[in-house]
Amino acid sequence: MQQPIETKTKLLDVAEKLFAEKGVDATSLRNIIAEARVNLAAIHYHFGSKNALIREVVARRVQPINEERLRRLKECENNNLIGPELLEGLIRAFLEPLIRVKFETPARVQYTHRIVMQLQFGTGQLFESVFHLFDEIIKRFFAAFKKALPDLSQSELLLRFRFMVGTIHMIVVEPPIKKHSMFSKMSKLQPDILMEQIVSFLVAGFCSESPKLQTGVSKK
Amino acid sequence: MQQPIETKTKLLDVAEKLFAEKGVDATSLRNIIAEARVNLAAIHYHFGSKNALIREVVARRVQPINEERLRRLKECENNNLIGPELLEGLIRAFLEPLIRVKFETPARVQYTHRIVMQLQFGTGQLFESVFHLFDEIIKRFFAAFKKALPDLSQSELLLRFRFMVGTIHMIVVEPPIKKHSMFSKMSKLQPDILMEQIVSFLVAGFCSESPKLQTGVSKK
DNA sequence: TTATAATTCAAACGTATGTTTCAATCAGTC
DNA sequence: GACTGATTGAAACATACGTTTGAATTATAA
Repeated sequence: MQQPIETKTKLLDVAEKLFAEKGVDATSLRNIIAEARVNLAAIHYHFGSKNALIREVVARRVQPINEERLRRLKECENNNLIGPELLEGLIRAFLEPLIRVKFETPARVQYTHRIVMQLQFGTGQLFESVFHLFDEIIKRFFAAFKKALPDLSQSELLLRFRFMVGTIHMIVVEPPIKKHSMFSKMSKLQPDILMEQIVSFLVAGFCSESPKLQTGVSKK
Repeated sequence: MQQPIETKTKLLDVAEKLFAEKGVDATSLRNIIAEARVNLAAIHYHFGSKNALIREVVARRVQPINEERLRRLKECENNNLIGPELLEGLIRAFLEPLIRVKFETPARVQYTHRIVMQLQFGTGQLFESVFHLFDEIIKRFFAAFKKALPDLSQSELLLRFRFMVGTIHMIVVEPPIKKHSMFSKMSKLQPDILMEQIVSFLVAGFCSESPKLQTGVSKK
């Protein structure tokens, strides 16, 4: 009757939505199969376990974005930019694939990002099995940032790179509190405007003078 | 034998630790009472429910920090600073109470922050009951930032304020992945060095020129 | 010491969870 | 049309959960 693929896709779609809305832990397999209108055993047949389902839900969205990021990174490197222009290019290469997908399919990206955040700040167990999806991206981009900002120490750059990731989190994930003005929806903003705002903020931050007391990691 | 307070405090301490390490949802009341070496009913006797316990765990840590923030904010306002100096003062008033506590009692702050993040990115249900802890702080600081940066539009400032919050998340919460260099422990850094790095990054970001295509929210 | 309240205890409540089982049904091939 | 493997179905598995109960124990004070 239904194609076999439909069940699997339907499960991924519904799981993605419920994981994000109710929380990964708070979403039971029975919640998922009820909304997907399939049998309970289908989950274990197609994925093997709840954890495997979580992994597939995330990987399905993250991989295409990261492929695009790598493509854009190589584009940057081929253009032989230097200094601030390279920096801005790198930031755009890292951000735009994400932002673009966010505005094409707002729910999906937000869902995935929210799930990743849950894993990151939750158990740490499951997160490790998802983290490898970002492994190469982080390494490659960090190396590129190093070339763009050769005067920053390793630890300084590490810190600022991390600041960037934190900033991105706040854009992609819609807040659960609607009332508060501070948490008004990002999706109301036009993507290009939002993009320019972030880039402006981050470029300035990355280029800011490093404070007097250098060194970074010293003291042991 | 034991003072009655000890049980309640012990429960808060253990719950705080386990919620952060294993995740709020993944931590059962039986996990808590086992490590706290008290009876299962003690939780409902002292707190009423698991959700009430979660709320008290968070409130215990957040309230003192926010009181200190407000104190520092008033100090700023009394000094009649303007422009960039006011901005930097505000950022410090917002950050330093948190950073200081983090380095005095690293585990505690990280735990709490991690729990808040779980609530924020999880259900959204529980988060609402915890969010009011930050309500006044956000309102007051946002108004102050507005005075420091009068040329920014409301939506621009909102965005940058949010960027700041995202940046802070990345400092306070230790990552679950130890291996990766990018996620090396923040606590290895001296607090004052870390503080200067953040301030430098954020001041520059806040002061960055606003991109060409102004307006912010338009298009409907 | 005795009355009173606060606290702890062991046990059970009902419900929900992820997973497994195995028969029933489907699709495609000879 | 019958055989084969892939998929679905209904039911049960064992376990864990948050919560409640009521008796036992402790502390407080008259």
